Amino acid sequence: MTSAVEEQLQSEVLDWFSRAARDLPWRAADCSPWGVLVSEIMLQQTPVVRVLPVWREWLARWPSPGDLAAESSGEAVRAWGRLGYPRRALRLHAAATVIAQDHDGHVPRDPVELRALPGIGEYTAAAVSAFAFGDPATVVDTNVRRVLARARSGKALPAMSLNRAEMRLAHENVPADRERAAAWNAGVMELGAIICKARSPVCDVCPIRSHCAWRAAGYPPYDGPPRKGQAWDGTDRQCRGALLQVLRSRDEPIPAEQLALAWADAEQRERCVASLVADQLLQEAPAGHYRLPG
DNA sequence: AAACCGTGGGC
DNA sequence: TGCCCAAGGTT
Repeated sequence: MTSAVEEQLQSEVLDWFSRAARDLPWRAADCSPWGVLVSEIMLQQTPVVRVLPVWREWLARWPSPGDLAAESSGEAVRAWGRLGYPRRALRLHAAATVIAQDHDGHVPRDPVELRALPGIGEYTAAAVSAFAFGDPATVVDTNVRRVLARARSGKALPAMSLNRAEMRLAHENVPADRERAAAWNAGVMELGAIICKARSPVCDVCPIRSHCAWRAAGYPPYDGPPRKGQAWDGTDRQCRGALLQVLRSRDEPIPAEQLALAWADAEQRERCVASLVADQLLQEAPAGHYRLPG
């Protein structure tokens, strides 16, 4: 059931989105579902500006799931470059393989089938459903959560983890009309990305400022539990990143001694090499060499 | 279910 | 400068 307030909110977001939407290649009318899927995986925890050049390279090189599936997973990891979280490249390659083998090379439209693909969780399944096929899914990412927390709940930031009340609120706010639902999903995300930002929101130009509960309450600060930032210096993640960067830089297998140049601490280095092998991001080669997976 | 998994830019 | 955050998923 859509209330009058919700309809007003929807119209304001839709009107704003029709004017202010960024011209992103995965939003082009001729972008394939595969192109949308690749963008969604790349955009997980990764800013748009960093994704753009890599996405273009991937779509030019592998225009269909079958094209990527025909490559080695190592090539996917190499082409992932410095986007971060390289297991995404591995899972995207695995998803392409499943799509090629079990879905006749076509990205599935059913959210349940999407959700079953490696690397695709609730958000990405809904996003592909909505953005690739125009289906009326409920897309809830960090942007949507923040916009709803502010506009509808009057809070500076959403809870630490997505809960049922939030999902219900998000679902209630999706327009019933199919076309409006698709535009709403894209529009709320866009609003969160470029207006209702986490750090410095630009409320002065927000299209829904007159309906924002957070604004009405006088912008109360975040009052939830402290958010613990992730450590970085000296962590296994930093070590793994340094090791993989060396592996990406050359086609040939790399001797273990060269990996030692990338990370001095032998114990941590060996632990991380082992974890990269276990993750199938790394492969042992003859004579104490290592390479990206073939 | 808390912890882990990369990377770089903005403030 | 250091800290926070970016279209999350998996275990």
